[in-house]
Amino acid sequence: MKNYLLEAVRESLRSLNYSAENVIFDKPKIAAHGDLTTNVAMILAKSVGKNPRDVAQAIVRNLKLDPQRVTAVEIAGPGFINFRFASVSVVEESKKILREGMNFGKASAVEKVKANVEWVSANPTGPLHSGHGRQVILGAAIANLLEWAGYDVTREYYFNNAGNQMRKLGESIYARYRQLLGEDYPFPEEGYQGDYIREIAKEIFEDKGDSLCETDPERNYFRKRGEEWCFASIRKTLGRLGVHHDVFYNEDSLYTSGKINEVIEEFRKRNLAYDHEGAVWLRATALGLDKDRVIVKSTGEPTYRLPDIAYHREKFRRGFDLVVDIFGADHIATIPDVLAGVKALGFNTDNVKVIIHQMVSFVSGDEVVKMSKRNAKVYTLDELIDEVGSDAVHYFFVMRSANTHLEFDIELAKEQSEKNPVYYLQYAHARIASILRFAQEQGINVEDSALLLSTFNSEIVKEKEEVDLVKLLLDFPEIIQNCASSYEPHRLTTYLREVAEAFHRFYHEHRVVGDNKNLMLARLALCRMTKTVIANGCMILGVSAPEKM
RNA sequence: GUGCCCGUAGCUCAAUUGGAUAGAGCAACAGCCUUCUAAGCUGUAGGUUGCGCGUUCGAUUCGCGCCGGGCAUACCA
Repeated sequence: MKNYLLEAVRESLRSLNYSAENVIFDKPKIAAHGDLTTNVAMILAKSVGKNPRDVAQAIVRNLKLDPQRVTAVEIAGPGFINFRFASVSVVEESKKILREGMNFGKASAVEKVKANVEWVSANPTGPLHSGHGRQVILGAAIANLLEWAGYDVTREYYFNNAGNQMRKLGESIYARYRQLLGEDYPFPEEGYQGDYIREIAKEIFEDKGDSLCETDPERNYFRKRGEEWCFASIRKTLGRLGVHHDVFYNEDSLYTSGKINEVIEEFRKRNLAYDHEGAVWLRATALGLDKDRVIVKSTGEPTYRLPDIAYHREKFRRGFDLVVDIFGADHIATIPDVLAGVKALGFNTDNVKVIIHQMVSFVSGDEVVKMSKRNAKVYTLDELIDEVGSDAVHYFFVMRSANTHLEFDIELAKEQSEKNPVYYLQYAHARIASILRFAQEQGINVEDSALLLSTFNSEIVKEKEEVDLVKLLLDFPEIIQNCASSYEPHRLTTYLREVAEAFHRFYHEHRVVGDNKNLMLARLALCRMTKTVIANGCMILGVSAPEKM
């Protein structure tokens, strides 16, 4: 419908010798303003030298529209041109939802753009904590959205199992191990405080007894066991949330393959790296940043910047056209250096999209849930899932814009009642399933969508609640596109809420299963279409769409 | 100090990427179950969009300056 209007308006503009480039249609906020609106007249007014309403007049006069499809064209306000659609043609269009089913909303990209989405990327030094949840969920939703929008998506997890953090992990476990043997062994400063360290130590003790007290000065074994334990924990948690990655990219491979040294040499060649006080520095000031940065410490170990730059360069070399990084706001400092570095190596960083999400705070009703890193009692993501369930975790973490601080109300998420927004959506789906079951019991075949399609008479669908619902359902593909291009999955939750609302209203006003067979079949078709949209949307968000509640 | 994010109804947040009369949920108040799921529906009330300039036909949205909150400013990641 939009394309139809776009062509018609462009045709009109061309006949007037106006530029036909900037024609954009929006859905008016207010229903009284019609189904679609365009502001071309106001955009053109200045260059044409006429007032916007006159321009609009001219455009409308030259419009050739099929009155079977568009029932009204009005000029309103400062110069908007509003269009109203014939409900029959809208309903007719909605048949594609039945035809496409679980693919409705998916873009049919001819040539797929290769995208890499990297997220979570927590090093294996402990279980995921509840604050990680936002990134876990957000990244998964964005990856799904991009896929639906037609990208060929690789989901990636980048990790480092060497270096400072892992050394601390090994030392921490070792200390707990010695303590387990009854010794008064000092716990390292800045060590990992969590109870899981004791657990790992205990497992090691059970396997190896006290044999490792003196034989492992580097704590290599402890580190390795710690890594295995933590990774198993992380992957298990991700699995519980239905989140999966295609590639686990080990930073270590950048060293063994010589990529790290390659990058340093590249920088040196371009006079972007120099030695100073035993360290290697990146001449970031030459790249427009405020200060130079150490990339290799005087100890010989690189700082995170160097491998990050090498890693991002590899992403481009691996052929990704779009590189999406998802970071928490606390890691924001890494970004400018890395981007500048990659750019200096000759890659187009316009194709890197960095999503930064703000921090999460947890409340339980009125009570603030404290989560200090010093404190041994971190609130793990697993505990959060135990408490509120996977669906609520998904929905709550994704329902707010990433760049606003998120308040997660555990009590609300846990509540099995109408207060909880997850249920509102799921309830609509379950309710539809129930209606379809009921119809099936009455001997109507609701499973066969081809049959439903053939018996669907779009002229029967006239009620306001029906037509409103159908119009909303037809927005779904565009919503997906918008959410994907803005990397904002929270807009999908807003939309799905509206769909659920429109359905509940329809349900309340109109009986589906009844004596009028044609009407019933049409309404059953509406139910199926609504169910499809909600299910597809939930799939993207990682929320289940239950048949029963 | 500097950089990034935020400030919208009592609370938590939206707002179609600059559009027309700023919307939802929760909380409050008043209604609706003999019928396919009341985890639902309908209505009422609630606002100087932190403050002030500016940009233009038009600003919650863009720019500048204040005020307030968060994060970051490492030879940690």
